[in-house]
Amino acid sequence: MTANVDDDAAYPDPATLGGAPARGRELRAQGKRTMQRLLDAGLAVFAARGYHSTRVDDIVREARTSHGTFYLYFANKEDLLRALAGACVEDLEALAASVGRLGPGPDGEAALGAFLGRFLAVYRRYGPVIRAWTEGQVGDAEVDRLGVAAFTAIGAALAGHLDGAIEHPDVAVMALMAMIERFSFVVAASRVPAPDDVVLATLTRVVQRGFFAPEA
Amino acid sequence: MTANVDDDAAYPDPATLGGAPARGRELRAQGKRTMQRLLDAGLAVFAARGYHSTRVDDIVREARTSHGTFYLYFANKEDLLRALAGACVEDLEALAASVGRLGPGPDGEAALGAFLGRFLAVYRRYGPVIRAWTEGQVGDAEVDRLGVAAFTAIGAALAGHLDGAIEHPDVAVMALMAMIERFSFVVAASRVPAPDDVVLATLTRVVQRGFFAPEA
Amino acid sequence: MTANVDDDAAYPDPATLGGAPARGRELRAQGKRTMQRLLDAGLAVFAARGYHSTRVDDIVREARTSHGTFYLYFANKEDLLRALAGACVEDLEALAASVGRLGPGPDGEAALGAFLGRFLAVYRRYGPVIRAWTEGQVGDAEVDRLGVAAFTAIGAALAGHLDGAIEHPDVAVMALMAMIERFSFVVAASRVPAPDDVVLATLTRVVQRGFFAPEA
Amino acid sequence: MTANVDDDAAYPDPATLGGAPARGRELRAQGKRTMQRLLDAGLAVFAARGYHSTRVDDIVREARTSHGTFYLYFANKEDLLRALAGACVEDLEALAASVGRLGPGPDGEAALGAFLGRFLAVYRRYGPVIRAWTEGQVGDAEVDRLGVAAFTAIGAALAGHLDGAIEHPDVAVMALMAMIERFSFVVAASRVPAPDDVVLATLTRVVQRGFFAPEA
DNA sequence: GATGAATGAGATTTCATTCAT
DNA sequence: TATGAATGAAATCTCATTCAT
Repeated sequence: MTANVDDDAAYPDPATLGGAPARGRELRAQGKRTMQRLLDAGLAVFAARGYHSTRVDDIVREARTSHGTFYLYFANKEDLLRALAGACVEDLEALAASVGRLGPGPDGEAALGAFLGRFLAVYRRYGPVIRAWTEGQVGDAEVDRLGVAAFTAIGAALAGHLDGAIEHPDVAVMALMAMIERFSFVVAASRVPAPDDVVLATLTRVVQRGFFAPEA
Repeated sequence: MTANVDDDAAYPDPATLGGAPARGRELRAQGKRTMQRLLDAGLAVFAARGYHSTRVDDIVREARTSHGTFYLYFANKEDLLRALAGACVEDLEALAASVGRLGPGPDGEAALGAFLGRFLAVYRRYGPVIRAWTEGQVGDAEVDRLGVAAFTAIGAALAGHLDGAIEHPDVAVMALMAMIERFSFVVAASRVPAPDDVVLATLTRVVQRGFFAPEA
Repeated sequence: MTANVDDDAAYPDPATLGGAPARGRELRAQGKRTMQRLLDAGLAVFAARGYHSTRVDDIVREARTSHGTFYLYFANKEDLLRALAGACVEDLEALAASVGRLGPGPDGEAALGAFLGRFLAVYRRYGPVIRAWTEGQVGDAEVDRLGVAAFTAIGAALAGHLDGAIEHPDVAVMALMAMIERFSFVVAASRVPAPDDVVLATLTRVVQRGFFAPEA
Repeated sequence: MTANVDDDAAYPDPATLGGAPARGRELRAQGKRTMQRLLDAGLAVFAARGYHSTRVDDIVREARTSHGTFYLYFANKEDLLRALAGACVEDLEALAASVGRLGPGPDGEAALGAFLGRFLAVYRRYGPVIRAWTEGQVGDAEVDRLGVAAFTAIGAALAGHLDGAIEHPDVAVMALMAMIERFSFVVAASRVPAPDDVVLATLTRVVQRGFFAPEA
């Protein structure tokens, strides 16, 4: 199973990922489409304005629907975030499962590069959701739990491969995750003036040196 | 000159750092004290609740004053952030100026450790301001400009010392800044379960390996 | 086409005359009714308390609706005034177009009397709007523009008929407009202790003498 | 006694015209100067922004003094208006007393022109006060009383000379006063694009024709 | 299923007035 | 006599949520 980063990809079954109000109802084709539009719109607007500054009004305008309709599918803005977080977590867990044989040498670096590339792809899709998590200002326990679980899974997948010379792998992994997540944000926001392959190669290089290759 | 990270330290002259309304008036001792209280309260509440979730009401309650008084010194919440950003920039520029002889070897690593320690101290004081910047959701051009300037200064100070083997130092420096900034956030939020010296030593270690020491 | 001065008359299409927020949406029957209520309420309260002293709260109370609803249709009090000004201008332009053959003699005086009567009727409906204009303290360019345009149209319609012996018809017309407007205010405020027909006849008489009839 | 329209002229004795708080105290030289400054500032700001839109803050800024000082001399903004109104009334009553022999013929017209010129001068000085009266939105009984008295005096002075052919001199006088007052406003606001002598001659001409000269 | 309309609680902001120095 | 500081009531405006059609 590979991380789903296809832009057109449908979200998982709304029956599980939809917001609270929708979970209790049967959704027909039209309903599913409307829900999709709202999820997509949420992602788009969160990306543009940030989770906090986004108003329900922005979302429904983007989705070309009405306030009434929004509350037919989600209990509130947080509920929409929760649904998106669920979808994101699926991708992140697939990503964690796909971590290859990291370690010293060209093969290890190649595996690292592949992982980082996939992470960036997920970030490009779900950046605002991840940010809302990591900035920890959402205040919803369920959302937080999802985030912690996903990041713990990835952290664990990486920790096992760290260079043995590093004394505190748990701390080092947190630094590594911090770099990956934050740098992805900067890259996704197009603030790095270099082509994607250069960016990725450079990131791979310094991560390999710092965390996986033995020192001189 | 060293970075000012003393918690009790006075802010620079309110005549330059105060909010718009205060800049037009001369302030007596009492007025300066009140302004201080508001700046301190802003920092404290931004830290606790995040910039976006903070209400002016929270700030004046923390500062034990009234709404009316707040608007005597600042045009609005953003104006207060702007004043804090100005103070933060001063610290960051002092920090940039204080970067020692980074490079391979124990001396270089010691200089790096000292720098990272000072950065963390600044972050502990001005974290919420820095986050508001880097998350780029404030929407105030002046605030953005200040942030970009400060981070560029630090980035430039670091870039000169990077290991020559790194092909794209400008990109690498962005990754480095991303790690430092974001990891400081995690540490300042006490989410890293290890004592400060261990945290700092570990961060220093992996940064030294990744960016300043030659590879095996 | 005659000036619309009927108290129960509907306003023109809200799509063009409504406030900024309403212009962006399609309005159903209920929405149009609410908007009407707000326009009527605005006119009534402006008349009773004056534009400046009117609070949005007064208007929504008069219209039996809520603050939230007000801002659904108008951006603010000024925006409501703008909408009313638009409606008023329509009446004033119709009035300008309806000016008859003014001039010396009984026929001319009759035409003048008819015009003044219609002007007074418009004033009775839109007095507060016209006052807000002429007192020039609103500070909204669009409102000012509307007022100037309307008054210029009427002034031009009158200027063509002035007695040729008057040396500076453009200045004289401004004096005439000043008298008509201001006297209408006094009359509409019921400060003239005489029946309407006497008031109108007297005004017509002195205007006829001063501006349209040849001197002895 | 002639109307006082000198711009630098002192107001009458503050002991009688000052605001409520000042009336109870002895004013020394410095106090009188401060009060002058406040009265002048009030007039200037009322003229620029209108009575209603003026804040006490505007006045004290213009007068280069403080809020505290303002309330040392006046109970509130209305009290300041009242003081100005008192001064204005003195000028208007002098004006009423100075009305010459109006009537048909060149002598009458000359007397009328002189009167109108003096009225315009008073308006130029006290325009905002007069407007506050006539717009009747101040809500202070004392101020209203003063205004009514002054205008009644002038009206009475004019009424006695009206052309006998006018059937309702009381109504006609109100129309005349309306024209004079309102046209003065337009002229004082520099909205009439003609030199002062032309403006005055034109106004005199049409008033003479309409109210004082016999018809053809 | 969908939508426009309405609401009201709460946040922001203004400003006349009082107070302490 | 003068002033900067402080206050709080009231006004403006926003927006998540509910409702009627």
